[in-house]
Amino acid sequence: MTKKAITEELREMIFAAVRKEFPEAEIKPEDILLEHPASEEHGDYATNIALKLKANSKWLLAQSPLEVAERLVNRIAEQKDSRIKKIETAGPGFINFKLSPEWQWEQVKEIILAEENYGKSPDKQKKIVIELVSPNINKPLHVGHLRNAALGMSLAALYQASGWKVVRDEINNDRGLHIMKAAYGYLLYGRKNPAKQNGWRDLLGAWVAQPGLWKTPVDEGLKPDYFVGNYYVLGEKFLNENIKFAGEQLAEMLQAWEAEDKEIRRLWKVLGDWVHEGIDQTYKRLGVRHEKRWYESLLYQEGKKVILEGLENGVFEKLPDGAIRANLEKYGLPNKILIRSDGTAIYMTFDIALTKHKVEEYIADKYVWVVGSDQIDHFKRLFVIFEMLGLGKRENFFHLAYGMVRVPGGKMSSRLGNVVLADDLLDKVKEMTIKLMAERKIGGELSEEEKEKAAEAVSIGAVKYTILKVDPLLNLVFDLEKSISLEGDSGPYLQYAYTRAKSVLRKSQIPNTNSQIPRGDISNEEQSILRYLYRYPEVVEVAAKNYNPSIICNYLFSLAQRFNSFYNNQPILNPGNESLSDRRLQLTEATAIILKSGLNMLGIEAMEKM
RNA sequence: GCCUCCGUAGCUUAACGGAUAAAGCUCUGGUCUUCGGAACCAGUGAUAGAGGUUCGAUUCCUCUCGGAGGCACCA
Repeated sequence: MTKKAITEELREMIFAAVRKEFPEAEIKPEDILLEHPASEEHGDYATNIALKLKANSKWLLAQSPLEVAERLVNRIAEQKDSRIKKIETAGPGFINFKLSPEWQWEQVKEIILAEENYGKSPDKQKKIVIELVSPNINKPLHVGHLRNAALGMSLAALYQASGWKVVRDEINNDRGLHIMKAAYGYLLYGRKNPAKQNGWRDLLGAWVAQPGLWKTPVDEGLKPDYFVGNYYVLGEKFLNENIKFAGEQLAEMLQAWEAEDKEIRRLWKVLGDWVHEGIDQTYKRLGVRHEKRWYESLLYQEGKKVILEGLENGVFEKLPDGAIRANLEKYGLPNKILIRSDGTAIYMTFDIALTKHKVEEYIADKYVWVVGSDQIDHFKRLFVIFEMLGLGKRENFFHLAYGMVRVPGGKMSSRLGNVVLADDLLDKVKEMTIKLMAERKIGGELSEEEKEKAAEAVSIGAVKYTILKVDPLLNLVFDLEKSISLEGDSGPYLQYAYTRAKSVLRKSQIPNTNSQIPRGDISNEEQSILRYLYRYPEVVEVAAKNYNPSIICNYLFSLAQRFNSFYNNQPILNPGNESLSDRRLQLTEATAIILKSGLNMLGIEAMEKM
């Protein structure tokens, strides 16, 4: 797709018309808003430029917006363009464009020729680094991570399609008290034959001498991250019941870990490997990939140097007790301590170091962090401090904040035991799917293996779509029965529309894309698909620019609705006329291509059979 | 106390300051001698409240009410 987008050309035509008719106007082509009118009788594109000009220009006092619009329409019409069938003014002063059906049919042919490349922009010579998921290495992923993964991977796909080079990265939170809790829990409760002692050093010594005395994920038949997660919960519980004793034990453990004590590091490694193994299985299921993994354990001590340099350069201030602080008042943000009075670093210090590594290793045009909305202020301050240090520009950093995921009871917490784990949710939805398939006798001609694959793809599609179709910032309540839909505005609805289209195409001759597309009376159903297909590239572009996959969801659902309506009311294979069948098959094929491509943007599989 | 985000139909959501506020679920009724019924068609039903800016406000501003998150020398 090296050709200019139709929107860009329309914008230029309108801009030229404004320059000619109203030389005094101070506008740029980007100021011209083009939209698809909600009502089809208002054409394919509309602009409110006449209303805007009228509102912003004193010298237009004597004219009504409609008169302004009419003068512009005449100017636009002078630039004869065969792609536009009709330009007219309407309502208070809109200018509506109706595209020619010939041009729209040409787009159908282009879609079929380009196949999966349709909607993809040429290389923009730009790079984006997207941080996503970033798990704690002491327990399995929960539904919050699921939202993170779905958003992050979709964003990556959207930017890739928009011509950007994409680097996905994650930070593994693999050190700290939460990790020690899992380790302590394992030492205390993971033993095959319970021991009497509960001092961490004795237990650890026994484990090092004979690790075989302790259970493994294989012994328990558990996914390894679930296995470790259980001990984390037990460790936390023990801590709550023995605050003083266990608190001291954990503090000692952490100190030993930081002192690189060989024994504790060995246990840490074993447990960490198990969690990674389990999380990687979930990643695979969800299609999550990273090009770069950072480890907090390797970088956590860095950052102090940068802060001290900042202090020397007068960027930060030293408090009477010795703590170092960033004064953020002029940015309208609360001040932030960066180094404690005892000289130790805090999380922000580490995050600055990590970000420095990131921008040094990956020189990019944009850096995005997919992290929950509870961290909004953290990132605001991180970006400002980073800029204060002269390490980067704020406008190149973006925190894609997503709302909290909660369960009907309220906020999820391991303490309340109401955490919904990612794999558990997917498994439950899969059960629902399998039940539905059996009840409705769907997929009768599929083998057991194919049915299983379809159920997995459908349940993942259902969950991802549920997450992605709403604005990222909104909080999400996950109620299994209510939230996850397999019908209507849902992932499976889109997958099904694709499968049906492919099924029809399989039963036909392959449409001859080189032939002239037969014209004649075009039904309303065909028309409504036709005037939707060519919009796909601009939808991808807009969704990427706004960091918002829900724009893709809305578009695809609308397209699938139109296709289903067409499918139900118009015979495709046997309309009683061969050339009519050809035309409808081409429309079907173009729709299938776009549905598949769009589903890919959402990380949802489109299947030939389901 | 201070800051940020969110309040649209019974429920879950759409609508870049614009044209008749759009869907899905639910409920009610209908569609199949055809290409896959996870489908299609129809009906009921909404901008939290009060002001303001604007030719025009779900959208912007102010206040009130309701919900969520943040504001540590926590991570």
